[in-house]
Amino acid sequence: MAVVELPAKTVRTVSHQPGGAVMHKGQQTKSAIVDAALGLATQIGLEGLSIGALAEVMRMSKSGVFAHFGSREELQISVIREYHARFEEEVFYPALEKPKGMSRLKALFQNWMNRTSVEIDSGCLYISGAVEFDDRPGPVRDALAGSVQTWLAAMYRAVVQAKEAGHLAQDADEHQMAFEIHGLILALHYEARFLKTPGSVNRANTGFTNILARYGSVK
Amino acid sequence: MAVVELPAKTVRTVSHQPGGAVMHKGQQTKSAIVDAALGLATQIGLEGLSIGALAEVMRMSKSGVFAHFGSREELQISVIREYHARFEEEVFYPALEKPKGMSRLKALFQNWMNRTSVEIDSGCLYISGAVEFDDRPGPVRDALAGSVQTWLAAMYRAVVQAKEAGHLAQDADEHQMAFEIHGLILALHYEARFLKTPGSVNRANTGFTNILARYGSVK
DNA sequence: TGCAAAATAGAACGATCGTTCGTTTTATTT
DNA sequence: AAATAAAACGAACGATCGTTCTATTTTGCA
Repeated sequence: MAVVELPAKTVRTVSHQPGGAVMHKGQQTKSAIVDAALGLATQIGLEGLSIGALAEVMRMSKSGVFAHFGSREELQISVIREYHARFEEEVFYPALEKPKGMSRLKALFQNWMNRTSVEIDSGCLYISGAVEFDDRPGPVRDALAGSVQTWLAAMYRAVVQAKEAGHLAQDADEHQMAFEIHGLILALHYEARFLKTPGSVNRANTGFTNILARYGSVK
Repeated sequence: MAVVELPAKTVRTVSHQPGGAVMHKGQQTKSAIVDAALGLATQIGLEGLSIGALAEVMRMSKSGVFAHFGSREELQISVIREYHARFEEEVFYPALEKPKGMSRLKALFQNWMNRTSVEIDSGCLYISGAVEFDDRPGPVRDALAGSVQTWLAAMYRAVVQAKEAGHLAQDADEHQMAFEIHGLILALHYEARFLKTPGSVNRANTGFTNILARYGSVK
C-alpha cells in the first residue's frame, strides 16, 4: 500500500539560505553555531571563545559543537569569515552604489563609522583580534590579517579613485590619508568602548572632515 | 649588592631601590617578579599572563610567586602600576623639561611615538589591556583605565597650554586635537605591530605634522 | 518503510588554570 | 647563637580547557 509518490519528492527538513541554496540539518546548525560564536567572540574575543560556553549557549554537547569544526582553530576561522562577510555586506557593498570618487569615499567612511558605533557595545573583531594575534603566528592570524588587509585595501582604493576623479589635491598621499582615517576609527573604538568617553563619535566625524580639508576636498 | 653598615648592627642581605629605600628579600623578589610579569604581559597580554608560566621564568614554585600577591588580580594590578611608572618616566617626565607650549607638546608626542615604536616589538599594555578589559568590570579594569586617563589628561593639558601660549589657533578644539593624536598612535600600533605595514612610523609623524598645520601651529 | 549516513550525546583523557595548605628553608631580630 | 618571622616549596584541590572515543539518535534518500 505504497502511498503514491508525488512527482516531486517531499523533502523533510531542508531549509534555504539567503542565496537559495538548499541547507541540510548539519549545515543549518553549523551556521547557527557560527552565529552564536560570533556573538561570543565579539564580546570576549576570539581567544576567550570556548567550546564549552558555546555549547551551553547552543544547548548542545561540547562534542556535538566540536564535530562541526574539528578543531578550535577552525571554529575561530569560521567566525572570522562570518564577520568578514557581514562587514562587507554592511560597510563595503552599499557604498559601491555611489559613484567612484568623493561620494563613495564618504559613504565608505560613514558606513564604517556607523558599524564601529554599534561595535562600541558589541565589540569589533578586527580590533580585538589584532591585539590577540599580534605575535601569535598561525592560520587564525593569517585569516584575520587577510580580512583586515582586504578591507583596508578597499578603503585605499577609494581614496585613489577620489584623487583620480579630481576630488582630492594632486599631491595628496593616498596611503597617508587612509592611515589617518584608520586612526580615527581606532580612536573612536578605544575611547568610546574602553574609556566610555562621551562625544567620541562626533570627534571621529570631525576628524574625517579635517582630513578631507587637509587633502583638498573639492567638495 | 650593597651592605649597610649600621653603627651597632650588621644587616646582611638588604638592597636599595633607586629611591634609596631599604629593600628586604621579599620585596626584592617581588619586584623581580613584577619585572618578569611585565615582560610576559606586554607580549601575551594581561589575560594571557599565568602564574605558572611566570614561576617558570622566575625559577620559582607557583605558590612562591603567588604568595607575593595573594591573587592573580593583584598581580595584574601590580603589573599595570609598574607599566604606568615606566611610561611616566620615559614619556612624561622628560618632556616637562621643555617649556609649556608647542615645544612640550611636540616632546610629549615624540616621546610617545618613540615608545610606541619600541612597543611594535614588545607590545603595549594600554592597548592590549583596553581590548581585554573592554567590558569586564573590576579592579583590574579600573586600574588600567585610570592609568590611561591620567596620561591622556596630561596630553590634553599640554594641548591646552600650547593654545594658551598662543601656539595654536584660537578656535582650536583641544579635545579634538588630542583625540586625533591618539588615533595616530593607535593606527601606528595596529598597522606596524599587527599588519607589519612598513613606513607606519613615518605616517604617524606626518600625521602629527598635518594636525599641527590644521590647528594653526605657528611653527 | 528500511537502511546507511550524518549528527549529536556522553564520558573520559591529559593539561593547565588559580588557589589553599602544611612544611621546610631562609632571612632577620633578639 | 638562639629565637622568631618571612619566604619559598611541594603537593593537592576543583574547575575548565580542547580533544578523542564510542554509543545513540536523528536525518535523508532508496
